[in-house]
Amino acid sequence: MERKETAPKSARERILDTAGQLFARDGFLAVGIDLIIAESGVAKMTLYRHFSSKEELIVAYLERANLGFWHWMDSMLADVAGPQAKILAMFQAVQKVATSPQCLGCSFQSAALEFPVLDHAVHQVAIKHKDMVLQRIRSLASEAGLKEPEALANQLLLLMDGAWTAVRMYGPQNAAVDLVPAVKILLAAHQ
Amino acid sequence: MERKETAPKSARERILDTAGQLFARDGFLAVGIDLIIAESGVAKMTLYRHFSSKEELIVAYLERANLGFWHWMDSMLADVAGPQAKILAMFQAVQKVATSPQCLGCSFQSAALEFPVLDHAVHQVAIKHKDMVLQRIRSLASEAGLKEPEALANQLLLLMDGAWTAVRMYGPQNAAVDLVPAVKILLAAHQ
Amino acid sequence: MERKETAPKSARERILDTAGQLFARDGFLAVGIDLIIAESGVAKMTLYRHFSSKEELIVAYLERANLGFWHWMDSMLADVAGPQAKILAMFQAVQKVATSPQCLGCSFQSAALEFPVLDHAVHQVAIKHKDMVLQRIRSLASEAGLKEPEALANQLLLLMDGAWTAVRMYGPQNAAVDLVPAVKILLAAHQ
Amino acid sequence: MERKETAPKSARERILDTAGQLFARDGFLAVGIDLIIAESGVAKMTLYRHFSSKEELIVAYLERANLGFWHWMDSMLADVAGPQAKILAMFQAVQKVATSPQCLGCSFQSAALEFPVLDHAVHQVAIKHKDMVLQRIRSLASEAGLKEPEALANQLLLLMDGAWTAVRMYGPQNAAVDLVPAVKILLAAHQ
DNA sequence: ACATACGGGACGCCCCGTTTAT
DNA sequence: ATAAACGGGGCGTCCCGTATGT
Repeated sequence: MERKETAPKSARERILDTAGQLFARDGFLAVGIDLIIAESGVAKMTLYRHFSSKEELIVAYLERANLGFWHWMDSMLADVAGPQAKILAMFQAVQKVATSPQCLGCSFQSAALEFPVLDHAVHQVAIKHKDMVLQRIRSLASEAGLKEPEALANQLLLLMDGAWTAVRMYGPQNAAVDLVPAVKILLAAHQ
Repeated sequence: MERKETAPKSARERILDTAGQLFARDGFLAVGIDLIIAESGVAKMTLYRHFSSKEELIVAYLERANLGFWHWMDSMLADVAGPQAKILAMFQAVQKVATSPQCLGCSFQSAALEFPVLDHAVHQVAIKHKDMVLQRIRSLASEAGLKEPEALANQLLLLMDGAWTAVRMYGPQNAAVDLVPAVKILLAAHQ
Repeated sequence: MERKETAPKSARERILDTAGQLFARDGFLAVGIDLIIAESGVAKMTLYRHFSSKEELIVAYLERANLGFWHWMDSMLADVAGPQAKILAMFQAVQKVATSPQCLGCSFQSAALEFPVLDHAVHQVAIKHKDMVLQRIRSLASEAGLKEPEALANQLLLLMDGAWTAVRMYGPQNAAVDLVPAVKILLAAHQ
Repeated sequence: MERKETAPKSARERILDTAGQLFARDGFLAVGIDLIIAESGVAKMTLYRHFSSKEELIVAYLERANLGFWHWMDSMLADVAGPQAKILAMFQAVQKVATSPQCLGCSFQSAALEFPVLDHAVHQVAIKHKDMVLQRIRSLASEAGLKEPEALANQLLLLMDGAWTAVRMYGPQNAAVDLVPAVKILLAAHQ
């Protein structure tokens, strides 16, 4: 290969990376365009050529984060056999992350909280992500022949979002340490 | 007495009321001092004589909200006999609120999310509240002789915060409709 | 008098003073709002509360400059007897200023040049000023019983604006050193 | 030859033509590089290969304009016999242009006004032009044996620049309509 | 207690002149 | 020659906390 080894990321990528880290750490409203520009070493015009507004940047970040989430989750479930085991693996992965020091919670939760109007573009992306999670759990529950798959999925979603909230509230030592047992209990109850 | 009969609330109360509604609806960062004073019909100087900064106002609001929460919760549990029934009643109350149209979620969650630094004064008030909730559930679980009361309390807290998140994410029609059954399952499993 | 001796100028005055100096020295387009507020030690909001836009600030400056011009000119002509002598005194004053080191030319010329569209608000203020000058000369010429007062006024205006241009082009050593003799010749020719 | 018949101008020429029109109409600061390349249909790189900066482009434009001025002026004076008649013809030409609808004033005046620092490269080109005009009038005045040729030349320059200013200030209907009579008077007075 | 102003600073969006990659 | 990138700056808005006036 004759490519440069530093593999210089595109400006768009650099902006999304930087903005993503800042958004995840400090929140969407608390992070200003100027900080993103300064941290990503990019010109203002460059940012605004790629994203016509801050809102659009947030949406782009969330959509990339959604892809990243599913890429990660799919990799977690790839070697797991059986739908019920997949559900369990899903929450084992969540618990592990939610109790690790680098986790900053769920950006989609933050997005929905900071942009509370339901039909706001940012809020809608957050809802879309949560809908996908819910749908995924529901599908697995159905596939596994569990009783009341919809209610079960709802309950598991409550647990997952509770875990994400706990991370943000307490840091790595939080109530999510007891997430997986709760999932097992609910799964057992819906056999 | 020469006081007006309408018992005009003190300026401090009016500020807290107005700020509270705005904070709960739009978030802490999104609501500015100017809006608060405009809505509460109070002079800026008055606000700053009662609260030396916006941060302090937020803390005061949260502490009042915490008192309100426990007042409400205690009234919900007052006529309930037995610790396990109290836990159930607690979550029945939460589910009812979390699926009602006027609910805007949990201000302590919002506070922790918008002020993510753990030792920030605002964040600490949020933690204090959640600690009280957790402690309360734990006490009731112990009192009821349930197994692993700490883990159970953690799991129930996840469910509760998941419910508050769901409100903010979806509005009144959210996954919290299936909250109480999950609580019952977890309670049964910890008998 | 018990007033403070520093007689603190109002923010509006300070802005106009600073902006005026900068505009006169560097031009209207070359001077930015940020420089004006930095130099005048004023908050941006203060500036925008007094002047709703840069354009309006320029207009305000020009209108104040017009008043200043006439205040100065009237003081120059106050003790001069007779209309023709007044014309002469007018140009003597102009020549003196136009060959002095502190003169920066005519702001109305600059305004018309930098805002060339005739019906632009800024351009109109410039025209208004020049019309007043022309009218003044014309009136004096008529009063003095000079022949073809309109043509004479036009010619004298050409000389005056030529002098202002010369200042900006060459600095204090410029063709305006020979302004007054030309005026005398034209006056003589219109006897 | 397979060249297009329209004799396509070189890129450099096209840039200078376009930039010149825009500069003359809107001013040097108000016209941006982007507009120039858009209007001239040239790539940015091309412009910057021919002119290493906007300033250099302005200088090049002014120098070409100076050549154009003298080409035009020489053609106006070619068939005129005698130095004094040449002076008169010069101002007849100026008056005619200055009262015609397509005239936009004097670019050298604009240059000196928008770049007021005397030793700025752009300002210096403007001064050079005006010096040439002054020198030319002075030579003709000397040649014609007129008295005080330097003072006369200064006075005529004031008139000429007053005329250019009047164009920009008022459009085609301006005080320059009475330019030539003033010149005649001054010439007569210096016999 | 109200109303208004103020200094300071951040922010969003945009444009400019210039350079680098392709 | 196309296109993107870059630092720097501009304008107009908003916000926070303070200081007046009165």
